[in-house]
Parts: sequence; C-alpha cells; structure tokens
Amino acid sequence: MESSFAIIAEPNRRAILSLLASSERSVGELERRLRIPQPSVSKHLRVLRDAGFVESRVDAQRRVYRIRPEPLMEVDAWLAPFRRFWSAHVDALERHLDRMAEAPPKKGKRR
Amino acid sequence: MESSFAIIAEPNRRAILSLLASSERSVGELERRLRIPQPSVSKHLRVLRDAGFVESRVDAQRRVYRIRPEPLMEVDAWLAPFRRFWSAHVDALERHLDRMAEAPPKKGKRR
DNA sequence: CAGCAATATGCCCATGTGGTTATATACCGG
DNA sequence: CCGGTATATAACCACATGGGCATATTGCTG
Repeated sequence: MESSFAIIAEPNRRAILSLLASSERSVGELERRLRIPQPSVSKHLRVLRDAGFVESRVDAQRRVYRIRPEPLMEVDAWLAPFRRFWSAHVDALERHLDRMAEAPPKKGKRR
Repeated sequence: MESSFAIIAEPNRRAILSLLASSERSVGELERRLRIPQPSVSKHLRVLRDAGFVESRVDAQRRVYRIRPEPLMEVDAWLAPFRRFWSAHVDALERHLDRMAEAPPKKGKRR
C-alpha cells in the first residue's frame, strides 16, 4: 500500500475519515455509524494509521482515533496545478455531480 | 472502477494527468515522456476518459488528450472538511514529505 | 481471578486490475 | 493501393486487497 491516493481510494476508509473530520471517535462508534463489521473497521484503521492519516488514543478499553492532516495535505498539494482549470467557473462541479447521479456508469462510451 | 479516487490511485495515471495539466499531448508524447509502453498508456487513457478526467481530439493519426476538470473538482470538494486541520500550520506538509523521503515504508509501526 | 467488553489479528478466498505481448484498426504519404 | 505510423483492443497472467469468520489480546469490573 503506497501512496496516500491509494489509501483514500477505498470508500469505507473515506467514510471513516469523513466521520473523524467532525470529531474523534472510538472503533465502536465507527462500527455502528457505518454499519461495517468490526474486524473490517479495525483493518481499515490499521491501514489509515500506518499511512499516517489517523492516530489513536487509549481510553480504557476503547481506542479513540483522530485525524492527522499531513497525508491529506499531500493530496491537496497535488491538486494545486489543476485548480487553474476551475478557479474560474465554480459551478461546473455541481453540473458534473448531477450528471453522475442520473447517468448509470456506462462502459465503452466513445467520444 | 468506480470513484474518481480510485482512478487517481494509480501512479501512472497521476503522471499522465500531471503532464496534461501543463498542456494537451498526444499518446506518443506521453509514451516517450513517461517511458511507459504504448498499450499501457492507451489503457490508462481509456480509464481516464471513461471516468471523465480527459477528453480527446483527433489530429490526423494522433489523438490529442486534454484535461477535463470535473472529477478532480470532486476530489477537491471532498477535501474541504479537512482543510480546517491545516489552514493554520502550513509547513506541516513540508515536514511530512521530508519524513516520507527518509523513512523506508515501515510495516507494523506502533504509535 | 472470572467474565465480559472492546479491539486487533490471522487465515482463506473471490475479485479486480495493471503489465505484457500480439494483433487489429485508422490514417497518412507516395 | 501500399507501406508505415499512430493508437486501440484482446487475451492472458500474477498479484494485491477487501470481505468474512474465527480467535487472540487487552483492560475493566465485581
């Protein structure tokens, strides 16, 4: 598992990070909120921790996880050269997301 | 291949996008610049196009590819809730990247 | 110390994906 | 029309990874 990009390619991991963005949480909380089996949560947290996305604090039997910003900063930095493409027209994203919503993921669409 | 995040998880695809960020390029150009076999470049371009990251223009036998911003905007938008973690201390990224550079990707590092 | 709660690990399997090689297709110049 | 160039597609394989289940570990409480 290499880059920060590969880490956040996993939907459940992104969900975990998004939850931790608002506040730190224990494994059990994440498990309940996301409806993901506990071993799976622990596995993803392990990956996230090894990659530096989160760190844990011990609270009795609980392990409380919180965000570490550095790897996400890295992603943010990579995006920089592309921002010039949209810094102007801000609502293109909205249109794009709308299109994603309706369009069933087509294959082999020629252009 | 689902999310935009999965698409940019691949290093060669990120390299292609980074090259296209500065200007549009033909398949051959990408092949030479990146030292990647041609079928591989075409495959990645196919994935990128299907996911909306690039579009192509025909120039004689050449296909010239250029960036389409929407999927990257999506990634940028996902990052928004995390920005509060680093909008203050800007140089944490630099320290992080330094650490990445020296530290050989260790396994099982406890915290 | 027993027993329970919370979390981490190990193992196995199914699946997806990138690399590679060979081949097909498209377009050009002569 | 031919040969060559540029790109796309197909078929195959090796490998990593996420899910699921069972089990190990750790710490609290009575």
